[in-house]
Amino acid sequence: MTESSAPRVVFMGTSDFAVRSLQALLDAKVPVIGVYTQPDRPKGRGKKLNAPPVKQLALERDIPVYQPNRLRNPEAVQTVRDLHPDLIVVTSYGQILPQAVLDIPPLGCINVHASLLPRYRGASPVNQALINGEQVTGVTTMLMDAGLDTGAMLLSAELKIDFEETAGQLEERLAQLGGEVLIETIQRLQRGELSPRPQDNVLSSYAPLLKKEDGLIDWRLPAMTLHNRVRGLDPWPGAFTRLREVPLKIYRTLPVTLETEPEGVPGQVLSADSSGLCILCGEGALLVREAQLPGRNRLKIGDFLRGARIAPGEILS
RNA sequence: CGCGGGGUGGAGCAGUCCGGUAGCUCGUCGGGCUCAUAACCCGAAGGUCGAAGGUUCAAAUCCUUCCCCCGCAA
Repeated sequence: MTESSAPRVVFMGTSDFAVRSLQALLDAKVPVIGVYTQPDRPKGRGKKLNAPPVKQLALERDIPVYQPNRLRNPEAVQTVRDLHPDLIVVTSYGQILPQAVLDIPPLGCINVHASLLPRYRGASPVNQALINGEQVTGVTTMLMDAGLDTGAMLLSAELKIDFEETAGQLEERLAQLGGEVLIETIQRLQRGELSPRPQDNVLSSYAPLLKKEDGLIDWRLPAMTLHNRVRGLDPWPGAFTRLREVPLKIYRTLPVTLETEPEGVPGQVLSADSSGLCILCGEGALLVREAQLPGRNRLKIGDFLRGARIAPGEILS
């Protein structure tokens, strides 16, 4: 894109996912005249104030950064207006854009969302798609309206999900794809090639923000369900069970089909060796290949067992 | 000053409260057994116990400071 034809863009985003879209804009030489991101917040172990990833990239590129606590505030809205953007690009920003902001750019506000809309609207589309055992997902760009991820769709692209893929890995791939689709969306929108398609609300679903408790494993569920859950919550918030009264995080599972009906209760350890910790589920068994105790590192199961000494028969809850 | 756990041969851990020979399960190397093996038996190498200072006849262990890792919380 040339300087003269490219729209002046204000970017709004916060997470690592958003960074890839910002990066794509910069790589495509789209003039980004301002970046909005969430305020620095106390994060991590100390109480250290941490800058969002998007802010870090913006600062490197000498792009003005704005971090209003509430974009709804009239003065924050006015600040956006004063930038006179042709287009606003939003992705995982963390704040709802008020109508007053949506109305500012003549070309509208484009959102990059990590799902095939209208499915998985909301905060955790990647995790939820995996938890539900989807085999295909994707990214969608849309023209934003006042609703939550309800705007008319512009472009989308699909991605096949690997059976062992984790949310972290999938999100990384979707972020990359999102950047590409974003650029194509902007280019074709400018040429008038795109006609927004309204979402069919009947087909829509919603992926709410994940909570820590969502990670608790219920061993009475089928192994396949748990496998999808474990990878859908990896790396955050992580799936966990309890071993001898302490939380035990589990990662990297595989569902196992049992030939014979085993004796025991769900959560019982059937076998424990370097190939994995095989746990009886409501249906089938789950082979756990990585585990982590509080205060300890995440370990491959062989290493883990050397210290933890788990024998068949032990019960996880 | 958010709360808490941890750093011990290559890996994962015990030992620390109550100072006194560096331990366990593995891995590695050598040998043995075996048709064979990731199995089994015998043996060996490999450690400034995160760093610095202090207390002590003596410190992995007690005191002080610092560095790094992780769980909770977000």
